[in-house]
Amino acid sequence: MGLDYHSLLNPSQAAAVMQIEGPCMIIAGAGSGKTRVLTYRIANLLEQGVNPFNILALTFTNKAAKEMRARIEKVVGPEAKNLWMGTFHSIFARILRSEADKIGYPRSFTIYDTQDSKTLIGQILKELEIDDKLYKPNMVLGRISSAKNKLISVQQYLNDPVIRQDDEASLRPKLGAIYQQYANRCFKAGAMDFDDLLYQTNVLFKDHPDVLNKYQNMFRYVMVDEYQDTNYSQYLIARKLAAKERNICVVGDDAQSIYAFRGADIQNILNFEKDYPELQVFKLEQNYRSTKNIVWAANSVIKNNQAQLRKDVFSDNEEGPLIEVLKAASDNEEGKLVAQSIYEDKMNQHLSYDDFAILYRTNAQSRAMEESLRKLNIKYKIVGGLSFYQRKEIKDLVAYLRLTVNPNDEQALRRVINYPKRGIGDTTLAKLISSAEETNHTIWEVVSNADKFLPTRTANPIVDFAEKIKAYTAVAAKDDAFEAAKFIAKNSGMIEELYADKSIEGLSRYENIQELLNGVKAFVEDPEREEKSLGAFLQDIALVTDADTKDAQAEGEQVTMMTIHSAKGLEFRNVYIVGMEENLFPSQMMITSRADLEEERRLFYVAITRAEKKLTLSYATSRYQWGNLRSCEKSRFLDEIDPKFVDFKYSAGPGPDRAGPGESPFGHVFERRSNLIPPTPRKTVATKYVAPADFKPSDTSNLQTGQRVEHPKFGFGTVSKLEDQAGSIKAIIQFEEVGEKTLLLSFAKLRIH
DNA sequence: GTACACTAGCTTTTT
DNA sequence: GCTAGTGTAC
Repeated sequence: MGLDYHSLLNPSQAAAVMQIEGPCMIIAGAGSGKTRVLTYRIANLLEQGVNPFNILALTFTNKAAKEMRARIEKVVGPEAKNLWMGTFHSIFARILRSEADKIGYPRSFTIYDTQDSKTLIGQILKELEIDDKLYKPNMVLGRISSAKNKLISVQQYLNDPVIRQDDEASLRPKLGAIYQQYANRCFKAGAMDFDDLLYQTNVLFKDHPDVLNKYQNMFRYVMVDEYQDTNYSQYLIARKLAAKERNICVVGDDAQSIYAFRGADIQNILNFEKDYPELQVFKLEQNYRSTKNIVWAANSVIKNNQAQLRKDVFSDNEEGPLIEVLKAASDNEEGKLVAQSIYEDKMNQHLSYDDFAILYRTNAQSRAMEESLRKLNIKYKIVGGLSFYQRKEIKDLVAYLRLTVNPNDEQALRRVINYPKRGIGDTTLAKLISSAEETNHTIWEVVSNADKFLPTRTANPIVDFAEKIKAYTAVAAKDDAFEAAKFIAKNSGMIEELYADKSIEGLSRYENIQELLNGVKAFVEDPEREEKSLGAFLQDIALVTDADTKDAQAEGEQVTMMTIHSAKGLEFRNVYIVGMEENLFPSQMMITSRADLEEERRLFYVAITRAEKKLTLSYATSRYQWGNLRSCEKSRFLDEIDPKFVDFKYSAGPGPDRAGPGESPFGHVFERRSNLIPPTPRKTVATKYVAPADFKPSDTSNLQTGQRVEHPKFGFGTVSKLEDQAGSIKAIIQFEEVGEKTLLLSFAKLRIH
């Protein structure tokens, strides 16, 4: 009972779906039904009798993979579960896990997140006594990352005269040495960073042709989504896997390439034809998503870029309303205008909050929006941003789990060796590390044999700690991830420690731990998981951002907020792009070169084309940045949209808005309509209390609750509670200026009034 | 060794 | 306005 693709798809879509054998490139404009084509193409493969195990589909986000699998399942049924579908990182992490020993890694290797990598670089800089002002960890990691993405090994890096000149010219000749040390330390710790997952896959395929051969036979059909965002490392993996059967199909849109900062090379899509001369190309140019006005506006913007493939995206939808531009006096007012607009549109047009999305360039912009939405009681969810897994307490427990699975994991060890406190301080840790260096052991080897390296008194707590971890490893070996995690959370003392903290934050930390354990439980109970070990769980969460997890528990209708980068591939009825200001969007770090500016413009193009019916852009003429009020100019991108498609809301007012030369940006802000609130001043910290010169602490041994006291730093306050804790008395005092503080009476200098 | 207060630097964007 | 990292007091 085959599907009639010609009735489901337009001619070019159908042609792409019917083409199965040989290389194929689909250039898919925004909103042109790309996912639809991919879905049906896979359905068609299955229908033609291809085994789902032989199909590999690579995406960029977990979300995209999940969504596509769900859509395929709707068409072909449960067979879809057997497809190899996922992000580059997750698919090859999985493969590396089963082949790790061939390249010298343990199967239980750890995946370092960006924070782990940065911390490690910081440590290396310290050890090598390198100035971290000149060698900023961020910058160093960026350099290492881009080397790996170009498959430049440590040896090649050190030997390449061009790289050397480059680094010397930038006065950073030690980058090669740092790269070497970094790679070394990761390897010793049995850890791979994000880039390693791709880099080491390449190493594996290069050094072990038999392994490559195995996967070439397995993945007879390879598909890559968002091909414009692949870097060299990813490109080579795809090319190698497809080398035998040459059944490779890539889908992309050069106009939506927004990950050059991560090494994505737009040339991969532009040069695809050179690798596969017999290539068939399909162009999808009809946009089904957006109104004419939105598509025209987007086209008028992207026209300003030089490096583009020719493509004419058009829409047969209604013309729709013009693109609205809102101007606000401050970031707070911008939030207010957007929130009001959302509220009005929802009411007037009977929409759901799910129909709305607010997009911004940087995560930091979400705060002002959040405040305004809350004031109008509009429910919202934030995608991305501070992930659940980045919270301290979660990282702590995860560090225990990581250490259990891979005791060599240096970053995890450092994190919990003294948490909860067990008397292993910095000096002891430093000794452990230097012993490990000198004797060429891993830190774990030194830790688990601490009595051989350190005097008994300092060694004791370390030996105890090592015993604990060994016990955890034993539990994890025989139980599933949930049982193991539960045991570890309890036995490590973390649960107890967090439970004891009765403050609001303490409570939420405790709940977060419960939440993580629930997550482990769900993982273990998921019938589709073959492997339920702790190691499998850790691998899973290392690559899952909360963009995917949060989504599942969406309660009721809510406005979605996220960065433009995370919005790629999504669509919403009404979209707000906020912060349309110079130095913010385009970002000031991006306006130095033409190529960078073009990437920002593509980003703007992506943002515009998320909207189906209505698009609103907004900017503020002043904005808080790092706690200071800064004045802002409107973005050049606003002027790049053909004015035919734009309704500049504010220009209906008392006159054109353009600030004349020399005119203060505040000049017209305050002459604006009086019902608009000028920038609300941030709460300033109460005038600083200064202790009188004659301050003499009183004897506090008989202090009572309710008494009024004075503290040399915090000023005046009232004792609200006294707690006896192991002989020392804690006083909880409500200070008038700084709020509640908990002080130890034996230390606090207090004057009773 | 620990607890706390102070400061410097920071913000692109994500797997 | 935040936070991670450093300095200081006990």
